[in-house]
Amino acid sequence: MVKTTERRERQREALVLAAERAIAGRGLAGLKARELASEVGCALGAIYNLVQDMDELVLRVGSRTLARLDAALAQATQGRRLDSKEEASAQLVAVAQAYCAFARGNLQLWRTLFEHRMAEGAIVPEWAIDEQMTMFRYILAPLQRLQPQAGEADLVLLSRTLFSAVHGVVMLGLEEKLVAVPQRELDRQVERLVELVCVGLASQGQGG
Amino acid sequence: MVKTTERRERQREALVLAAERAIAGRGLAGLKARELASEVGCALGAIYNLVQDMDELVLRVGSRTLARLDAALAQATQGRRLDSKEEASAQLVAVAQAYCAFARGNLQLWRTLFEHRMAEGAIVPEWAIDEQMTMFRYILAPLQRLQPQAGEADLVLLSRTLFSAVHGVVMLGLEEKLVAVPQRELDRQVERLVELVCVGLASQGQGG
DNA sequence: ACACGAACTTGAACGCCGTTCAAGACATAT
DNA sequence: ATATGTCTTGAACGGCGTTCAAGTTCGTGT
Repeated sequence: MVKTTERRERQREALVLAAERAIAGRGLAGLKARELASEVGCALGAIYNLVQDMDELVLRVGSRTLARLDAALAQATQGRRLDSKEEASAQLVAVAQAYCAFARGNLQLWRTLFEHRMAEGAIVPEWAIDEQMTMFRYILAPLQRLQPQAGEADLVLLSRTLFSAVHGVVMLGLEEKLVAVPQRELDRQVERLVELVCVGLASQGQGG
Repeated sequence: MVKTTERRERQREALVLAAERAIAGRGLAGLKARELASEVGCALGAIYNLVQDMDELVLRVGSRTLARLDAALAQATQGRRLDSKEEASAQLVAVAQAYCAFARGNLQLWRTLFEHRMAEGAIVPEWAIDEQMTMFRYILAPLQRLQPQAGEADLVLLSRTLFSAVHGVVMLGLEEKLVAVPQRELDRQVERLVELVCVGLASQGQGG
């Protein structure tokens, strides 16, 4: 029956949305199979007709989160020029602050991207890994403008380093374990870090 | 009976060591109350005479990890001078690489420091928060040498930023989710980040 | 219209988890 | 020896993700 797969598709969608709501509201630990089942209106066991296990469900939610993050970073770079090194620096700052804003506005979903670990022995599917790589894209172009003489491999490595550095500042800054860092302060930390690196690149690029 | 508290103390110590072994071997998720009980040689319920709950146990393990990390960072700075800005930069690089090496050599225990979240509603005890702050100590002095004109508050913020940035690079670099980054490469990433920031600080400090 | 077999759905049951607590074991004082 | 309070124990509890035998539904051949 052709209707079956159709309905399944719709149910799967509903399941992912319910999971997203659950995670956004109460964190990854607040995701419960029984609760999802009752919310979607299917039996507990029926979940396993829609996804293989909870890991896949979390990965699907993560995929949606990454798509929205991608859109947010795209918007932060939209309409910008890279005619000068100043503009390239400014764009890197803008991307970093967009990342920071996204993390703050989607705290639990964003955290889940990094908190989640597959069950023992399970391996992360390739499409999920590919999606993660997308994030480096937005800083590669400005970096290339800042370091035109650098090789591609070097730039890829540098973009990864810069992303990770900003990520670290945002991650520890949004940890409520340590007393919450005010929004302005975190924004300024991120801005300062990126600008220091840009200045460093410029200075190194000129001087050696 | 005076022997009781003594024996309890020894059992508690054994419990923490067993927990440390379990985490180091199979990660935070590999920590099981029943396994600990049999390993320490006490009843399952007896664990809750020694610690309030698993959270406290994880915090105690974390305390030990932080102490060893502290020692590692202390050794990285031991005998170093801060007579010049070059030496200050070099010390920051040394501390960052020591952090990197520690994380690599104590992967699961180090991860646990940041992965662990208290049970819903529970609050992190103050002593655990204080211990976390210790890590900033080792970068404050060199930073002060690099930015002698900066205020104390600014330096504290900057040290936090730099620590977080290095932490981010190490954390994502050691994530086996993405294909493992070779040791040399990660070391060079960390070194480059810290040097870029140092150069940036010097350049900003001179130029504005 | 009816029966048959395959495909799908269901929720009780499984194994595992951290945590609790009534009941038993033990030490000390009388 | 008995009574009293203290400490220890592991079966039991509630909750988790996951499974699967049993029940239901549905397209199809006659």
